[in-house]
Amino acid sequence: MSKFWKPGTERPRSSLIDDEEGGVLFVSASASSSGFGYSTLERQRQRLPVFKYRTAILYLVENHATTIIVGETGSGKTTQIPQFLKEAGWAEGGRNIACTQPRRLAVQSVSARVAEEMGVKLGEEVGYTIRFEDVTNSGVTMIKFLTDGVLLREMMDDPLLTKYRKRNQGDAANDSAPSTVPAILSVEGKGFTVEIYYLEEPCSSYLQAAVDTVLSIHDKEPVGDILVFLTGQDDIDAAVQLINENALDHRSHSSGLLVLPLYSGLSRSDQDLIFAPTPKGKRKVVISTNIAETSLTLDGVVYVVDSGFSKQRFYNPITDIENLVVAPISKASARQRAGRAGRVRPGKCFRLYTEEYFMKEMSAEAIPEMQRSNLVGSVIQLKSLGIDNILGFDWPASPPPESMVRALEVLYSLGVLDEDAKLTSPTGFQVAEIPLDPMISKMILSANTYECTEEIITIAAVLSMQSIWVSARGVQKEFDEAKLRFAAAEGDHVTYLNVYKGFIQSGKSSQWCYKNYINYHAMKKVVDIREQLSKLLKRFGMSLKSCERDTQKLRKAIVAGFFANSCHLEAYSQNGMYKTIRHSQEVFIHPSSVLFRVNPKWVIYHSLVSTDKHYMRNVMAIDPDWLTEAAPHFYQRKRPNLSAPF
DNA sequence: GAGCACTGC
Repeated sequence: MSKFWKPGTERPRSSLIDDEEGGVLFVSASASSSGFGYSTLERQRQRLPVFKYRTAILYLVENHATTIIVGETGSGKTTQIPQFLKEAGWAEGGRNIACTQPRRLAVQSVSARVAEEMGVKLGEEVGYTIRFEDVTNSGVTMIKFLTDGVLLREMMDDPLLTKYRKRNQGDAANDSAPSTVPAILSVEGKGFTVEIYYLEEPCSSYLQAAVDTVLSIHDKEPVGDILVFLTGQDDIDAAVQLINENALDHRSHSSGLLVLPLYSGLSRSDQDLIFAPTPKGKRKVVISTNIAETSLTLDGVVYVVDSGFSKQRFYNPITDIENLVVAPISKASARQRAGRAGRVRPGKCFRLYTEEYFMKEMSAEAIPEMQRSNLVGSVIQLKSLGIDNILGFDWPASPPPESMVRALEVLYSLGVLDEDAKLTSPTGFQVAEIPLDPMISKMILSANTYECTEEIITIAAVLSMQSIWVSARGVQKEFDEAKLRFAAAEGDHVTYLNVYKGFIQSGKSSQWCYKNYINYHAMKKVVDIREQLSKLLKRFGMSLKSCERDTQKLRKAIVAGFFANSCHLEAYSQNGMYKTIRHSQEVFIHPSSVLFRVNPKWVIYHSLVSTDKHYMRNVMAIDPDWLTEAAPHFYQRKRPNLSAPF
């Protein structure tokens, strides 16, 4: 007796999303469906504009606000919103609109430049704030905002906002919130209904359940593509294989299914298979991470299979380590996933968990990103806005105090804040102006002293990228060999320089990238970011200088930013175990690093990722003397015996 | 011997 529901036969109970959501399934799924741009992938593939967010903002402007601050996800949109509002005639007449990124929005203010452009005084009270608590899942918040008048009202009744509204009571327009679903919804049209199916009882393996479900849908349901949400690459590849094998076992399935994996690590051409029209007589099955939850839209999906899990990042401020763990998704996410089935016609969503679980145990929303991430970037933003009392600050979603303390410590040790926790000049102010991780920014500024800015901005650009390599499963050997052509004894950072040089020498050739297992699109972006960083440095009055072959100079500059991430190889370690200097955490060099199995005695890393072990990513060999040279305050205090023999 | 997903200038 199967544990799983049988589509069309014994569905335990079904409910419509409509019932839960008060009428509309969803309108806008992702931050990128803002009406101003497209998600990176969709922009390149489909070139389809979306007009959703824009309408919503206009609605607010026309009906409520005196001053609006819109949290946005990208600089493109951030600059386009004021522009479009200006065109619509709303920038004048006592209405101020400013746009900023969500993290900056957290401080209820805007950057000086934006403020100046929009005529908003920093620190001025505002009428309304449209905010997204979670950058990564901003789609979740936007659904509320766009689709549901009730939730919109709730948002406006938020005490934080009410406070500001009271101050603006003189304005006639903003008194009452709309009592019906705003008209913008009819402009957008609505999604189709999606029937929800649950398991009768919990399953022991969601992977197996997903496979069974897909086969069962294929057996019993009418045409329409299937989208399956799993957690990561391993599970996805396994599921693809299992479904193909099972389909072979059953003659009836053998010709009908086209099973495709989808995750960000796939090469562009593999990802593009997803968008090719389904061949006649075939049913497409896409097994995906939550990249398909908000970032990518697949037309033709009628059935969604939701495992109820995703990989999520959690930051532990005590150990300063980010963990990547498989965790249950929120109800909001579950609805978002289900909504993927109702884009072209009414669809069905099969949830691989019980209804009771959904109702009673699933949390309504994901934990706001602000509460589970490293706050270094946000804190420096606050500081640069002149907000000094970080701990007493009225955050939209209060982060753990430990995170704030940790962030202050890091900034202090970087020399960005002084003993009174004020921005230092010029370093602090300059770091605040570079829109990268403060450690990278500090590294860039130090490169001026070490005369290697040419090289460092290349490294900074590559480090801000996910990865410049293409995923090469199945051709591992070739991939490793290709990588060896660039590998530098100093480590990953210098290796990136070699890749960049090769790319430039090839005339930025995509063919060259393909041959060397390098992500062409990532490299194009590196060139782009690099260009912008060089402009920024010029504004600081720094000229680009190259250290030529003297890698010691640039390694010292890197250490000036990343000295806090230093590790020492355990003396008798057989398996390449390192310990961090700060917390004696056991860490290992990530297998993707060129220093994997090389294991130099002393290294610094760019970031830690924790799955089954703590892995250092982007690793560079150092001389420990550089640590004391770069940060005597930091190392003398923490480790007085650093000069002991290593 | 391993990689959830976004973004900024």
